[in-house]
Amino acid sequence: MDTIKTRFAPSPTGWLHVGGARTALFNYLLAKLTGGTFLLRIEDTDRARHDESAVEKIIEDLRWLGIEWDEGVEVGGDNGPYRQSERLEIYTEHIGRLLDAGLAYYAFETPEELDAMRTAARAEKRNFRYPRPDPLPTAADADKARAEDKPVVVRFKIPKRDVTIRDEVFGEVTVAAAEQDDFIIAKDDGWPTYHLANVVDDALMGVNFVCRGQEFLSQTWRHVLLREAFGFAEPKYAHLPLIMDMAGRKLSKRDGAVEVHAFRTAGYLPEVLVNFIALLGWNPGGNIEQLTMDGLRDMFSVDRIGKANAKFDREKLLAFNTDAAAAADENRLLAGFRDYLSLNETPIPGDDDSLLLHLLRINKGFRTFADIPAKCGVLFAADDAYDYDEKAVKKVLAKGDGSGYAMLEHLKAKLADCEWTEDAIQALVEGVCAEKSVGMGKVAQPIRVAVTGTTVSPAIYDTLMILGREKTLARIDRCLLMR
RNA sequence: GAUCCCAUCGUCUAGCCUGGUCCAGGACACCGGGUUUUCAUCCCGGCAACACGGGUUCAAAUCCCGUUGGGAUCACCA
Repeated sequence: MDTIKTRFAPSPTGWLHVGGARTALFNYLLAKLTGGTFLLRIEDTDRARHDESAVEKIIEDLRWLGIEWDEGVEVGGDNGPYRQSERLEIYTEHIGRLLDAGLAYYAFETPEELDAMRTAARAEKRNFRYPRPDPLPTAADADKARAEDKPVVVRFKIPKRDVTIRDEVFGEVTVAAAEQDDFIIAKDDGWPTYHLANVVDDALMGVNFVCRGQEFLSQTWRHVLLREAFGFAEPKYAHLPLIMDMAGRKLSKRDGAVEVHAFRTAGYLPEVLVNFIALLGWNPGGNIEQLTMDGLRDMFSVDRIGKANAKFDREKLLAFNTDAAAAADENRLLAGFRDYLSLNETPIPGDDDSLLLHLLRINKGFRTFADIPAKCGVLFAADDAYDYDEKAVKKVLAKGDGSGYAMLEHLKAKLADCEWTEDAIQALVEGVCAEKSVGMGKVAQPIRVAVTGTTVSPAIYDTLMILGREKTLARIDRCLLMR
């Protein structure tokens, strides 16, 4: 076949959803597989739900993920405009063509009337199918209806025959003629419905491979029929199994972040998210799991897309991120960390690369970037602005006869005239261990609790080095005063 | 409700098309143990699945039928 041209055609309603991200990714991969073209089109024909800022958000998210399009919004191309809101004349012309050819007709029911018809059908245990009037309303009827302030829509006149879709993933799927009805292609406000706009644009833009969520599979017959009516060539279809939450329900916001942007804000690496969503419904076979975008471009293939719905396992995503962060080089991590800090309010100064690099090094083993401020943020707070965790104080300092406090006093004196280098502090701490014949925990923990208020922080030498002598001593004093 | 789709460890899945190499492999999670000054990391070990019922066959996770379960669609939303 010709080179593949795919598209991602989101409706701008908010940040990019992980499901949408996967659709975009697969389309991108499909195109790249054969040196084809990947196109980005915005489907904003619904003025009511339109959210202008969402276009920016989706673009930002796609770019963050590293999914670049060759044609479409912002990058341009020969088949624009790439926003459906700017293509009204094209749709109007196409709808007119069907009307003229007797392949579509006007209808005047109000939504309430349609609702009533559906309810009635249901009451009679009948499936509702829009009853095609005979004779069909004419243009004059439409004018009259408009004059009477009645809604005017255009419905497609289906040919009433079975439609078989050849899907690259699901195989042949047939929709019987009896299951179809004359669906709306132009709304009362003159704008086309999704089905019409989508089919017209795909054809005009040369899209020859349609890859999208499975929820569209049972509606694809409309597209097939529409294309036929216009004389457009059929594209290949590949429908993707759905992404569900851990309970097997449709992935929704209530069980956590579902937006790409939320994962970005939470401190995940984009290549990890890409790797993870690629594995939702697809896999390279064998035991390979960790894949870069380049690896995906090499290994992706339609025939390895599965049919069963996938569940979005956040735990596994976290594990992926942990592994990737451990394997990534420092520059990559630095860029990611800076991005994370720019999106979040933390006490960590985001403009000092050497500090950031240092934090990255001493926090090796972190799971997401969010772990770093969680563990080190307190080191950048004011000396009197952090809280002491009651349990930590009790366990490490106050327990028994207060030996923790005694240790702290002892350490404070030594720290006061210790040379402030990692080696010196280490020697000091180890010296105290030997002197008192106790383990590291007995020495390091009292300091940690004193200077951070918690039992958790980077290695004690690293912690004290970041703090510096002055702040360390000030914090120990504050802690001692609270005894 | 109607129509269509799907079905391997708790989860993502490999294997299924081209039956035997699978008393089903990997990863995450979980459990146990170890390393580590704390947390995280890391290391070792373990638990755990072919939805059910019928066929076909010398042989079925793999092929066929049915049942059950889950999902999607039936909008002037996309």
